[in-house]
Amino acid sequence: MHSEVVASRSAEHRDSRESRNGSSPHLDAVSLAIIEQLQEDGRRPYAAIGKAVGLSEAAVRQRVQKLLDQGVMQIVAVTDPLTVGFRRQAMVGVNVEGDVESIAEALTDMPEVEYVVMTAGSFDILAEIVCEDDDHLLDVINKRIRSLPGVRSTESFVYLKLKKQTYMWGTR
Amino acid sequence: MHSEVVASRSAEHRDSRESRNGSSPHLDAVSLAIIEQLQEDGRRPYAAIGKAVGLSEAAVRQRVQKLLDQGVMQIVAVTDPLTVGFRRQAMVGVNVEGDVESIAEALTDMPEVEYVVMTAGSFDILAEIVCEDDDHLLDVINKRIRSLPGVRSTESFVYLKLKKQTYMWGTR
DNA sequence: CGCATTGCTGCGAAATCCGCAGGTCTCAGT
DNA sequence: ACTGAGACCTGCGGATTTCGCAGCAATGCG
Repeated sequence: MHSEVVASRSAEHRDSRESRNGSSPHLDAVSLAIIEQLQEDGRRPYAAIGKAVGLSEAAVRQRVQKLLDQGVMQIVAVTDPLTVGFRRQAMVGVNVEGDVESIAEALTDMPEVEYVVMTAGSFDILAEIVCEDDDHLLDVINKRIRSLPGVRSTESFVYLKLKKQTYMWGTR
Repeated sequence: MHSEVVASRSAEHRDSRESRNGSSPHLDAVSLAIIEQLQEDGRRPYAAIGKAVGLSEAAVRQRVQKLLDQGVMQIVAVTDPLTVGFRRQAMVGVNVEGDVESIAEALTDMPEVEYVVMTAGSFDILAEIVCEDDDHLLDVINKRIRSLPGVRSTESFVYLKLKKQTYMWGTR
């Protein structure tokens, strides 16, 4: 408290634990910066990241490992569905009678369903479907989803053109 | 060992141009397998991938570089929005009069908008919004989206619970 | 005050990445 | 058929990166 000589490190340290965002797990500014680096290039070397955020290579490595272990982030390859052979996609709004959660669970188990979210509004659930062609899409929606007990109705929005798809959460 | 490798290579090579999916850029089974490896772990060493798909380290490296250059895939960190401080998300359906594309363009330019897709159905556009809190969300929807000239109406679906979020395109 | 915990640094050793020089195969074009 | 261009793979050093570990400062707690 009276020692100002060694203040530089301790100051940075205090900064790191305050963390301007009040999110659930404490996620300080340095970790945020590391995530940003890895959002630009998931394979960027730890040393390069360290240089960018002001940390040693080993420290970056430990932080990244921890973020992965905690499930805060994952480093993965993401592909453009079209180039990988999935030519039909759709968002499906679902209305449910009874237990919404169990229907959501059932949707989650379908491999063609990439995205499931429970919502407030005129749909109980939104689900994104990724299929190879029209037949496949039709099959999933009509045969598999509408036939689930508890599904009252569905409405489909077939994708015409994907305009934006980013993974830049945590930035800004 | 040598002869076996050569034989399998030529066989795979013929496979590669048939490739059960008729997607735009020719994407053979080996590249598919490489992508699957990187979907499990975006930082997996090239040598390990090579062992898994039956290629040398250098060959895997060249293929990955090409896939990245072509934009077929990208290797990035993806985060859970909630843990990074974004507590409100919503899907917004938009109806447009006039040029749909230009409205989609305008949405694309907003940093809070993570996802924009033009659709067939009762909405012209679906956009996913990621915000810090309710005020922020309200601001984006009411002040910025509804005020765009050409936007006839919007309908919002606030996220209550995210059930599934995968990046496993190209597998299955 | 002593002690456990957390998080960072620094440093070798091991593993990985990278560029480059061949080699094989395919496919035009003369 | 021959040849040259192009695509793709392998193998091999050397540079770089990753990894594990020991040491150390700061924090929290009984």
